[in-house]
Amino acid sequence: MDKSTQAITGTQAVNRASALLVHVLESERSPLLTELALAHGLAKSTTSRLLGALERAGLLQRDRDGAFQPGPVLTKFARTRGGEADLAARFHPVLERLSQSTGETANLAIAGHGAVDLIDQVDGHYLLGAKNWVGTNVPLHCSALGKVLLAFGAATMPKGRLARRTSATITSKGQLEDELTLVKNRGFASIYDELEEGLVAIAAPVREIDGTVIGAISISGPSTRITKERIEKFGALLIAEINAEKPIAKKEGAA
Amino acid sequence: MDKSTQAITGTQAVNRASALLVHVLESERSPLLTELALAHGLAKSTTSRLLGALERAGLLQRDRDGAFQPGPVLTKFARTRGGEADLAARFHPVLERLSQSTGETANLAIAGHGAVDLIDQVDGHYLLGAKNWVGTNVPLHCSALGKVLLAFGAATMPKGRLARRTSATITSKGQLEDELTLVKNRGFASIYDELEEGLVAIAAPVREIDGTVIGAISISGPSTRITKERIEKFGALLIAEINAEKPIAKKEGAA
DNA sequence: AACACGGGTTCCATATTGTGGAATTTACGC
DNA sequence: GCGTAAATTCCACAATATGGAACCCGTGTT
Repeated sequence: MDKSTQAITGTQAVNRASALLVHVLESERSPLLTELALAHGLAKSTTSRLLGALERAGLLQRDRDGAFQPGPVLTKFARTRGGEADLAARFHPVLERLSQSTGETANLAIAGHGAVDLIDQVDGHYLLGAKNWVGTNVPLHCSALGKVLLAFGAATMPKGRLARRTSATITSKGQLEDELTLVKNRGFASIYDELEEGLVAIAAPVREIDGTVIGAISISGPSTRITKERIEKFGALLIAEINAEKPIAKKEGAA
Repeated sequence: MDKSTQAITGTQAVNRASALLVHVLESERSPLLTELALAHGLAKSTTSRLLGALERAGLLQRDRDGAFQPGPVLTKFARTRGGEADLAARFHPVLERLSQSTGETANLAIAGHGAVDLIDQVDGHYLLGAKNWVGTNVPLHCSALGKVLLAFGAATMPKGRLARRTSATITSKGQLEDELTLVKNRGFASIYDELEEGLVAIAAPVREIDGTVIGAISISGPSTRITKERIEKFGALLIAEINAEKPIAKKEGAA
């Protein structure tokens, strides 16, 4: 068909198959074969063969009506490697490095139901500050992790009132909005006394390669060690360390 | 290479690419290109091209060392379609049909942390019995759903003592093991007064196409309506209805 | 029943497309 | 600097994917 469209490549059988697979993965409704053939400008015969191959590989499967869904390999992948476990595995080294270089406690979190879900932690070498938060739910509005998740759209603004935890807690939605804008600009968030007296935390986003924020990593400790001046520094450190883990960026993706 | 091995097919470019993709998805450690080439008996050049195509499609990505990981399309898929939401969507129609034909309440559940996580429910048309359990955590050992999850390896035997809920509750691990064997043989589980006086429930497994049990569906109601004699019938009905939703089975998969 | 229809698969001759060896580049380690 | 190992690019060859037509099957229509 078009040879100008694809331009760069020399592989096209796989391109087409991949496009079909992606199509299925990204559409809500399970598409029929004809639908796919039409959408991609392919002959029904070709489409049938390609989809057949994907199906044999376990990447696709058909429901009763012959419509295509993600296959067992992918659903299994989603079940096992999808959630927290894999994220934790991937970023544990980052937590290690952070706690090593700062001596403070490092945490990894994702957005939970109207709260922050702590899913991994590496304690620093100080005695003070080493409480295990994993499993705990921390509020969104008065934790550094929560602010990051809110600011970058990984969590949605809580509905009710913002609970006051200390005198420094931000309890007005307007003020919180302002704070979030600030966070977005700086690229990291911090709390100072807002969750608990004397507790300081700095957090930065963990991004998918396409930019989507899927979690956050924080460093936290007592205000006696983490002074206001060091916050900027820790923010930069967080961003750098998280970045060091990110996969290589690609220049071009298909539609 | 071998033409006898693949035999059945006429597509082979996509087969190879798919095999590579599956390999990456199923291995813990991110494999290098050379590794993959070797493992699949392909020339490095070919492997490079194939992987390149998959990468362009967003199905794979490379980490710092050039090792291959699941790409953004797949991680996004895992995050969004991985968990409960998708399962619930897929099996909601089954719950509808069950509650329609029996008049009783139907539930969908998955294994949670040492308990049963209820994730969807459709109420029957009776007034008695319609309590919304979604969000609730039900114990593994004295619910029909829990027994199914335990019997088919979707949940692991609870560690502590088995809490007594009624005089009928199974509280000995040995007895529970026996019950689970029975469940495995019958293909469904039931409780009669074991969770609450007068409450009867029957549950059957929801399987992935490869046979893995990923959840369970139950029907429950008062013992005044669901008599002991009807339990068998309901078990069969459950299995049939769940099966009706399952994707078409395939005869052959590749290594 | 017979029939038309939409969706899917199989067949087959054609040449486009993928293939693997060798050459080339890039990245490390010493 | 050179040596090694991993990955990419090149290229001539033919094996492999391609799409039109024919065929199949389940459904709804008269």
